[in-house]
Amino acid sequence: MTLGDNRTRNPRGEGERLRGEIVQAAAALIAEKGQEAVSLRAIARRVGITAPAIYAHFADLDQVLEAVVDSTYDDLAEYLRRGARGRTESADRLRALCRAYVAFGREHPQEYAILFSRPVRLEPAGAVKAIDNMQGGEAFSILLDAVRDCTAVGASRSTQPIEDATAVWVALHGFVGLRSAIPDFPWPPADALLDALVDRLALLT
Amino acid sequence: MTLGDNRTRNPRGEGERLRGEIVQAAAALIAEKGQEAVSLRAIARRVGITAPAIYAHFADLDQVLEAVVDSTYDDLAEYLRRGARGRTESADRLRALCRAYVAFGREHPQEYAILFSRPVRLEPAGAVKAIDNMQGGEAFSILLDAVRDCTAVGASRSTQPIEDATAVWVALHGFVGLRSAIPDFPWPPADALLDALVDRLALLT
DNA sequence: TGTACATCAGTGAACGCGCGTTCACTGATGTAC
DNA sequence: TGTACATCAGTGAACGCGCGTTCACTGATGTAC
Repeated sequence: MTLGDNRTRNPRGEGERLRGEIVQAAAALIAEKGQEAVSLRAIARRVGITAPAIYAHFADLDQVLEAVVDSTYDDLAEYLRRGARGRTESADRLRALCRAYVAFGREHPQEYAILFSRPVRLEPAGAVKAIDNMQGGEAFSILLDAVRDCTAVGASRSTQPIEDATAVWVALHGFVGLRSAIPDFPWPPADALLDALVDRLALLT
Repeated sequence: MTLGDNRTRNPRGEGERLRGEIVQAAAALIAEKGQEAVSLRAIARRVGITAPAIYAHFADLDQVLEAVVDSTYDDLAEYLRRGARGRTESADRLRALCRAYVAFGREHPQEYAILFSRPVRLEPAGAVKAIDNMQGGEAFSILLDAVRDCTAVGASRSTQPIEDATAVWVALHGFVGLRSAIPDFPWPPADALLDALVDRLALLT
């Protein structure tokens, strides 16, 4: 294994560092070449280790992807926070959050896609979770709080913030997904469409 | 090749029949096991032929998937037509179409997913197409006509039917996608959410 | 009416590839005595 | 203070697998003479 080999073996007790490098490498592969390009061997090549070394940190490829998803949800939440920073007026803040959400999807289409493209479970089976325990719960909570603020100051007529925040999320997700899946569609101007979605679904006044 | 072998070789001049069988087999694999399960060899096994025989009809796997997508869009359009059949009142008809769209997505999650999960083109490059020439253009047109009908009879306040039909489509797509991607989410009742999306985005009165 | 032949609808063997996973191992480094 | 040893952080070879793709081929059948 001499592949440019900038890497030096981690000192004792710090083997955990490799875990982070593996997740980063997987995320970078997804961003650059899409989910199909990710394999244990491809990750190992990128990190500068051999494939079996990954087993010390993850049981299989799927667990690596799970970690990438967690990290990407964190990135998304941070993106939303930055997008709304400095916005004090409630409706303005909500719109800024939505623009940030869509911007994240456009700027990181492959990372965004992996958040929602894990294998479809055909058996529902799993119990419904509380929002806070969910992957993506933080991002959704940011959106929900913004909708609640709008109702509190009378900027929204919403009487069911959770339902309406969900409606907004659904629309944002659809916007991001359709836009990158069908770029050939004669899309109306993005800002106008986005404003219509948010204003109407969050019942802004 | 003796795999139960119900198949008999097509008579001369009818080799084209195999084309249809290949597309059907690929669609069935997607429906049952998801997109990852599709390969030229898997398709061939299912049809009861050998893999190289596929090359007489398709240049590669991607062209087979393209044909599956076309066929699935046709199914979706048919689903919409059936869902709206007999609905004469405009708003009622639009809502029925939207319910049918969502039902298609729920009942055929893997087929629905493949419509929009083709590799993300990183270079936009392609020219924007007219709606009628697009994949999925028929399904979208059905939706658009229903929105137009609503405005014509005063059931909608929309002044921009294309933009508003697009907004509805975006929301429906997001609904289908998120629901199957995150079944654990504490979803509000599906009907109420769907009605809110349609009524608000299509500006129904 | 009979037969040679071209064509059609595939077959079957073979290739090289990247993959996940196993296994025995190595060599540096901290620690107990 | 020196040294044996355990542990840690990986390596490297090997396996079997399914895949896409190529190539020469086969055998039934319609057609020209």
